Amino acid sequence: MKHLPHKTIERLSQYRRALLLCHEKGKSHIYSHEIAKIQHITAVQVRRDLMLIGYTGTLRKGYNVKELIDLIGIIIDSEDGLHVAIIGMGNLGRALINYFAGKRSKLKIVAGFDTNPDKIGNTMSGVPCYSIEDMAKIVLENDIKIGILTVPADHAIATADLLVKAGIKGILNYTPKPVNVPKEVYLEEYDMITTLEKVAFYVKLQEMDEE
Amino acid sequence: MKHLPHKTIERLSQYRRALLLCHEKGKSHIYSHEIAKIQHITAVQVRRDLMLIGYTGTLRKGYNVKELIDLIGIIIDSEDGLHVAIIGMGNLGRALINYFAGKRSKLKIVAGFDTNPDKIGNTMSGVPCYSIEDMAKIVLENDIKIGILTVPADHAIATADLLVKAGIKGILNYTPKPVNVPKEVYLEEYDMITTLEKVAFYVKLQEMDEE
DNA sequence: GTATTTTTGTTAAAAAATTCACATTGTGAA
DNA sequence: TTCACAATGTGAATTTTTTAACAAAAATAC
Ligand SMILES: NC(=O)c1ccc[n+]([C@@H]2O[C@H](COP(=O)([O-])OP(=O)(O)OC[C@H]3O[C@@H](n4cnc5c(N)ncnc54)[C@H](O)[C@@H]3O)[C@@H](O)[C@H]2O)c1
Ligand SMILES: NC(=O)c1ccc[n+]([C@@H]2O[C@H](COP(=O)([O-])OP(=O)(O)OC[C@H]3O[C@@H](n4cnc5c(N)ncnc54)[C@H](O)[C@@H]3O)[C@@H](O)[C@H]2O)c1
Repeated sequence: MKHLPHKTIERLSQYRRALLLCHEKGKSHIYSHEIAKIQHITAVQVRRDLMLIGYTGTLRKGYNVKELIDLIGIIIDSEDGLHVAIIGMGNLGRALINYFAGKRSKLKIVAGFDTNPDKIGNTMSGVPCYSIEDMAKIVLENDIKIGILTVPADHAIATADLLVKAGIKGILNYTPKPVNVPKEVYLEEYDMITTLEKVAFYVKLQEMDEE
Repeated sequence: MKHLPHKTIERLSQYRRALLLCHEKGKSHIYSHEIAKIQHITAVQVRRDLMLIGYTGTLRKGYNVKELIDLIGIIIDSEDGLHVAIIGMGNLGRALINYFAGKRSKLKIVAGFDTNPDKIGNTMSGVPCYSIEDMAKIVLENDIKIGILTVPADHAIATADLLVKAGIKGILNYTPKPVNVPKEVYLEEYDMITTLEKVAFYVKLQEMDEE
């Protein structure tokens, strides 16, 4: 397998999420068009993605749910799991910790960081909150590879720099301030307002078309 | 202007966010490569996007920040603004309301919905919380066009159906359960775990390459 | 046992998005 | 003035992503 498209990676994660639900419900096989329906895409798209990862279904029976879950895991997960930290234990940081807690996954939130002395030293949903001062040390000790940035926007850039200095390998930035990282650090930025504005644009477009 | 690419719409929103900051700082003009730097894309990409919306900069001086902000507004915003509701006033719902509060924008969160009697009747950051039972009425009365779904995953599908019945035009689904809507309703789904798994994949890839 | 249906896997085509390459031109320096 | 530079704007080329089309084969129907 040479090189998976970006979009395929995202979809594989989504397929797995859907497949896990099917598996829980006791479904042993699934057709490409069933997966497609759930994800609002086409069956060809699904088959193409699975082709790219080299998975072969059974003709007329579809794909083996369990096998496919496992294969997707082999492709996208790190074998030994991967440690994650949240920087900024405010509304969004807490919400995320809460959301992740309990999700058994190769990704584990093992630390939070904050500057607020009232938060430092406590744990939230089992995740200890450390002082930002100790970041380098904690990142090293816990082999943390990914940081989720949920500090106030004005501290985003400085905090991203700290993360890079601490040796983090990937950053997921939820603040609305784009940050800069060296090219060996993988960066993903997401702003909810952008998404909402996109929805709004297409709603407006549709209304204009109706006229 | 015939038809803007999906990606261009997202970037326009991001450009505007960056431009607003520049404007606040008193910067009157900006070059395509400056915008590009902020957004981690190429200058050609920026120029192409602006070409598509028909904006023309000044040679050697760049783009007029104020003018461009206004033009992007004309393209992506609805003239009279657009009302938004949050369904599920839990961790994430509250965090979002908090985040949006005060952002002056054409998009305004005007209502929240919940099933918890302790929450119904209160306001959060100025947004009143209504019973989900009253959704149809409130949506109509307040001309709400977009719903942000932040209910527990198991209620996502039923709640999306309610929104559609209430006459909503766009849904932004933050739950990990894909929902179904008729084709005249614009749907955008986002799962933070997918994004995190994507970051993790590329981190893993980089580590493998290093070996 | 043959035909029909249904589903996979894949090659080829199309569409969408990005980048290249470069003509154009305003600005400032020599 | 003339030259070199630095920026925009865009047609063409390239790359990426999606979709169409269809052969192959298993299951089912008759
Ligand atoms: N709330 C949302 O739904 C939402 C959505 C999208 C983006 N965001 C963005 O996410 C960020 C956080 O939002 P929030 O609502 O959680 O804000 P918040 O104010 O509730 O939380 C911020 C936290 O960061 C801590 N902090 C401050 N400075 C810090 C520093 N230098 N290092 C580490 N921690 C620091 C604060 O003590 C606080 O606990 C903001 O940038 C916001 O724009 C929020
Ligand atoms: N917390 C996060 O960071 C996060 C991130 C991504 C996605 N999500 C998803 O967002 C959703 C909400 O997460 P949360 O952490 O805010 O959960 P939460 O339990 O804190 O909040 C859910 C809220 O929805 C209300 N509710 C329950 N049933 C309802 C119904 N039928 N109609 C309306 N309201 C109802 C509850 O009373 C509660 O206030 C979940 O689906 C979760 O998976 C959360």
